[in-house]
Amino acid sequence: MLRQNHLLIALSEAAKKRLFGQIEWVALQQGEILYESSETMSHVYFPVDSIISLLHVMGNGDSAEVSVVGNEGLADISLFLGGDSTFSRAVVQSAGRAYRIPGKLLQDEFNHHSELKILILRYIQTLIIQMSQTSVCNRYHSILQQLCRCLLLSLDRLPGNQLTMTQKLISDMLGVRREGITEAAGILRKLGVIEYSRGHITVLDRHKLEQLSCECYAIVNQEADRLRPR
Amino acid sequence: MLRQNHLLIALSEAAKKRLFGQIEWVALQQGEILYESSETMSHVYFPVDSIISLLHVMGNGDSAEVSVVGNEGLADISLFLGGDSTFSRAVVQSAGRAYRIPGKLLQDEFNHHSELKILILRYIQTLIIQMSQTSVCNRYHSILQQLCRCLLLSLDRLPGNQLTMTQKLISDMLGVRREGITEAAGILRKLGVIEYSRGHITVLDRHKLEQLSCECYAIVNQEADRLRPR
DNA sequence: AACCTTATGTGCAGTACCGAACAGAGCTTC
DNA sequence: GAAGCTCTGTTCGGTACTGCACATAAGGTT
Repeated sequence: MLRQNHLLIALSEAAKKRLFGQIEWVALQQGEILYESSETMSHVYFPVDSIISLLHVMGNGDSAEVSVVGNEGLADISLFLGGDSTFSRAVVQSAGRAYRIPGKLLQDEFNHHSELKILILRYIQTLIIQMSQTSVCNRYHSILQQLCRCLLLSLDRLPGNQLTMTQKLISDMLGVRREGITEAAGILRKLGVIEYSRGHITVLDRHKLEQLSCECYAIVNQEADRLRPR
Repeated sequence: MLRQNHLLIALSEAAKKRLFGQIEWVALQQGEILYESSETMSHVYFPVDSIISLLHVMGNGDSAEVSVVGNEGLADISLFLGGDSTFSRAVVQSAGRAYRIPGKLLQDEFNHHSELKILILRYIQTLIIQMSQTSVCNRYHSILQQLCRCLLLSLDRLPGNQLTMTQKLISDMLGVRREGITEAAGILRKLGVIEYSRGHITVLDRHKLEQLSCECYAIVNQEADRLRPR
């Protein structure tokens, strides 16, 4: 299979044997909420060609994305940290397929086999880096820059140059007004960087998108590369 | 000893024996940089009555605090995640004492004894929650609200009602202009909530400070309580 | 076709922040 | 007690957002 989940692929044959008996291959619908915050999770998802967005939601419903999970990772790491519940909301940002494994099984594997433990701890490190970079990005960068970052992050996790996301969805992730996204997207369209209509975005000029993005995209990417399982 | 580091205190006698041979008791000066980002760390710090601030610094020097470490935690967790280097800058926000243990020793303990592992994983969970809450707070809340949150977080980690921090320092942590802090602090002074002069802040009305703060303070606190070692 | 729903575009007043420049005030040093 | 530094206070113009209101457009439904 051409595209796979990086974490699962990195496992030894022995570990795969222990886990793959109970693995499921599931389809995720866009907008589907996998976990709500403060929920206990029964399963862990390993995206293959889907994207899961971790949103931190506040009391009044305002939200912001703290990190993105694609085929380089899993949702949700809190299973391994002992808190017994998630903190963010995990929502399917882009429809696609994922593997699903019972949480209990993975927990046992994590606790008794250092192989999975090492993989997951490194992945937690990349998530933390992503979260802290996002936090600073929130503070300092314009909506246009953040939109570019967001599009690039999604693009990297999908085949092709097509994205399926409405401006409203993006605005929830970036924690800004929908109109702000309309304006920024309009600029990108005028520049010939993207084309879009009613929830379908086509990236025409990836290079220019990278130039217009803030440094945050490159940094997160570079760190993810450094920590990627080999 | 009345005030201690919560993580160290929670260890069993056996674990303490293994670690305490190489433990050091050090004084931390305000402003001291314990780790720069991308550095390998040789020691881990367990604050007792000091506060360590983890700053994410960008290319141009702009920075923002991603989390605070007091006597409930340690700096820096990246030692346990396998990335071999820190990502944020750890700077002493409030002078005081801390225990210091060689990184290698703690790594071994973490890998071979589930007791420390469980403690630290839970602590990582609280840090992640703090980071993601801070991220959303950056996006949505006013400087005044954030200032209140910041003062409360520091207050909780120190004895007494005195803080030693200049407006410039606070502005670096919140990622805003120094003048913005001057204005917000002026409002708090007018309201009789705090008194201050040249880097010395006295909190007069803690209750009102909590009311003026955003929800983020309470949420982070409540989650930290839930995950605190028992 | 007519209708409904959802997605996108536009305009406008209001606000919270920023950058820069500068003034005063309190410790420190000699 | 003068000079120098650091910390704090104030002002001003500019900007990037916000909230609200509403127009237009592009599917989907009957």
